[in-house]
Amino acid sequence: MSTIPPRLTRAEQRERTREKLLDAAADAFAEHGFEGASIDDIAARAGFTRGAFYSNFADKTELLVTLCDRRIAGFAHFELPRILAIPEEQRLAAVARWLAAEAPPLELLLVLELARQRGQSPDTAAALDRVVDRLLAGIEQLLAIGGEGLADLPDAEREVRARAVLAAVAGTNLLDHLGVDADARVIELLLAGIADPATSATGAGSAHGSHA
Amino acid sequence: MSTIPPRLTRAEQRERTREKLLDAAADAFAEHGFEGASIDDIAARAGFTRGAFYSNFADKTELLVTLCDRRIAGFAHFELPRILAIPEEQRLAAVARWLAAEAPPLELLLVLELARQRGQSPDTAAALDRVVDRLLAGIEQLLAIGGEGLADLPDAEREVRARAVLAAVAGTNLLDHLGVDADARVIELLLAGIADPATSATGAGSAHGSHA
Amino acid sequence: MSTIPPRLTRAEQRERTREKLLDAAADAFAEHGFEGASIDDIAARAGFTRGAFYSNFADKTELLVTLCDRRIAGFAHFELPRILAIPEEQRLAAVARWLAAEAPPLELLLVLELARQRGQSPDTAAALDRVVDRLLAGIEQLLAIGGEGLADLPDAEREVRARAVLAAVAGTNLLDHLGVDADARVIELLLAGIADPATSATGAGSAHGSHA
Amino acid sequence: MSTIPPRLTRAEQRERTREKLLDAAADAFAEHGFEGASIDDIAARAGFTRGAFYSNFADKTELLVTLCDRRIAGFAHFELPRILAIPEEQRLAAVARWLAAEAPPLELLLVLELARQRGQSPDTAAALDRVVDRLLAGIEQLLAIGGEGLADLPDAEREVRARAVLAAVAGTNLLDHLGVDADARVIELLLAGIADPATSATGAGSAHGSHA
DNA sequence: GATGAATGAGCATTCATTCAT
DNA sequence: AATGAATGAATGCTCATTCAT
Repeated sequence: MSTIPPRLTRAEQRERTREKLLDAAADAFAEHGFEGASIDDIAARAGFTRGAFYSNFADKTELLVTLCDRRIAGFAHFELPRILAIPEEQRLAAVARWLAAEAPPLELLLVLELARQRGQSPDTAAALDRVVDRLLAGIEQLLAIGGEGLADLPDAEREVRARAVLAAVAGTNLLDHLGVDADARVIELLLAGIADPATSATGAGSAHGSHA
Repeated sequence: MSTIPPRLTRAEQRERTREKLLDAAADAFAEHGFEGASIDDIAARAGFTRGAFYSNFADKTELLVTLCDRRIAGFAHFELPRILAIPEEQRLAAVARWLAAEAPPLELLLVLELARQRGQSPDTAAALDRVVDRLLAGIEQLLAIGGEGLADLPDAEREVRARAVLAAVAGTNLLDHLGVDADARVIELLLAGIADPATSATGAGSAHGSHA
Repeated sequence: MSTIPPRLTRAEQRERTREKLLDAAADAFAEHGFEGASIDDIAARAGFTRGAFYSNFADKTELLVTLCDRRIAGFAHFELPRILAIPEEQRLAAVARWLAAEAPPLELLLVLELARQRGQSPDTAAALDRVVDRLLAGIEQLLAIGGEGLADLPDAEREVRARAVLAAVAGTNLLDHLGVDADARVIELLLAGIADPATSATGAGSAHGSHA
Repeated sequence: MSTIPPRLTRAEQRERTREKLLDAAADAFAEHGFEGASIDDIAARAGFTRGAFYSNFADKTELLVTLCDRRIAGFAHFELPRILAIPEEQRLAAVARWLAAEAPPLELLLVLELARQRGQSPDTAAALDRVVDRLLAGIEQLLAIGGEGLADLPDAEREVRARAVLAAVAGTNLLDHLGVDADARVIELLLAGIADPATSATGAGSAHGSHA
């Protein structure tokens, strides 16, 4: 009836609906897991009915893929540049603070669900690879530009350390879900070895020249 | 009248069935998650039908609880004493090797599933608390007797480090499931800071000055 | 853009589906009892699949509750006024005829099933009370306006007679299910004493002197 | 180990077990219906496990058949002779009292379950016929010897009245299960017409010459 | 685009029944 | 005769998905 042009175009409206559904899904997945979350619940959390969901996503797996993709893109396009822009001497502290944040944009348990659905479709498998690759690449960038001598490490070493950071993030994430407090001190302990260019490569437990 | 006594008594036979079902469940949960794993699949993997399952467990949640309980008991009664018996200078290496093992007895993602089912019943909630408590207590023991000066740390500090170790184990676990290689080198990097009694508490990333 | 309006609105369509399911359920319950009737069977009898059932009722018990409620409402709103409108001298005959009808709207065995499910939920218990109360209230109305001196009976006496009528209806109902013919003559014999205002209260079997 | 002869022979012991199971079944059926009662529950109520059940009955239907048979036999061999032995003038009162008893040996709802299982096997169908026939025959006997002029009624009329009595018993039974009080006064009202040889056969409600 | 009635595959769970003990 | 572990058919129910509105 009204002829007043809508504030939001069709596309914007649609995007807003998608965003609400994705946020709702993230909550539902965190609470019940991918299998345990129902589409009705997700739609209801977003303030819609299941019809809205199917207008925007082909199925639950596509929702998961989209969600993971957006989160990793958010990391690559927003978090990462922001951190890289921080002066070198405060950078590691910033990273630690970011890791300790309540809901970091990298819900790694989400990626775990993606890994479990890997067999569902080629798209899903591709999405998993994409997400993990971008994740590790982003972390490697952080380390490459990171001060304190990390820039001088050989590529292979930096790649290993990126995986270690990912493990630290993942572990922190999991602890949170287990109800165990993963505070700044815990993160600091986990990152200490990784951030020290001198941590030796000669064997476990030898981090500080203990076998001298 | 009586025939030759059977090799296995009824109770033994039953226990063997339970064990098989528990092992099968661990596999199925790792592959599809708690919600995603079907009882039919679990029973079939164990070589039984669903009836055998219900003859041994009240429901799927009880299976999960039992599984977590057994794994943590296995850790406390077998793994922990074994590691503690290792001479001090090889201990950290042994821990690292143990963490890197394919299927360490602490499937922490299992405990995550338990956390998600917490609301199911008081038993489930209690089981979660029990498991997490024993887990942290075991790790603290390890650290207390651990060489390299860790024994001298104040209790509070050791407690924080126990949580950090748990995060390291959890992260390693998750990486494995994500298809990212969490090899000995990664574990070494994660543990380096934790194992160094001197890792300072003054801020993230300050580890590099600790061995000066 | 819009096509010709449908003959039935969505709500009407839904109501029609519910009605069909309720009728099918009445048949299935009469044949196999509440526990013995399967939802698949009920849905199939109504020409639907089980999904339609769960789209309209929360569970089997709610179906039973709804069914009993509708039957008693049908009795109160349709049968009762119809009978009360009949001229006094033909009324008892009409009641008898109604009782003898193949499927009177008061399937009392249905209410028996409700009684057995009483513990299921507060709703179920409330429904049982509601149904029995309305049933007795309706019968009392019948007796109050009934001719032949019943109108002059004290309230307590009329209440007892209402219960006797209910027993007669129930008995007739059960006989039918047992394969024993409960024809008009049987009903007449059962109602004779109840309908006679003079039936004494001094002991069983004393009716024969009442018309002296 | 013990050589002392058992007080009960094997057969007696077996019979005692059967009896306990039958009584337990009667309770369970009354509470949950035939379909709703589980064999485990029945066995447990009797103080046994399901194995004892299967040592004594082929299946649940056979249990029901046996139960109905025993109850009707009990009626024919114990209740009926006892009532027939009562002096004529107190007999109807005795019948009324018997009907009002808490748990008359004729649980007609049990017979209803039998009717529902009729299709199960020829044995079941035969049992149903047997039970209903003996029931009606017993009641006819009561009426035939009954005083107050009933003895002079033609056979066909007595047969109709037997059915009416059965309906009265059934109705009373059902009322009890519905939580409606079916006291002596209710029974008296139901039996009044049946017991009066003069209740006319010309139409409903005409019991007392109302159409004169 | 969104709704919600209906579908139907899938799943947890119950339970009658069997059989080795 | 009784036990209880295991079976497997049956059933209530959930939920992803479709489609007419």
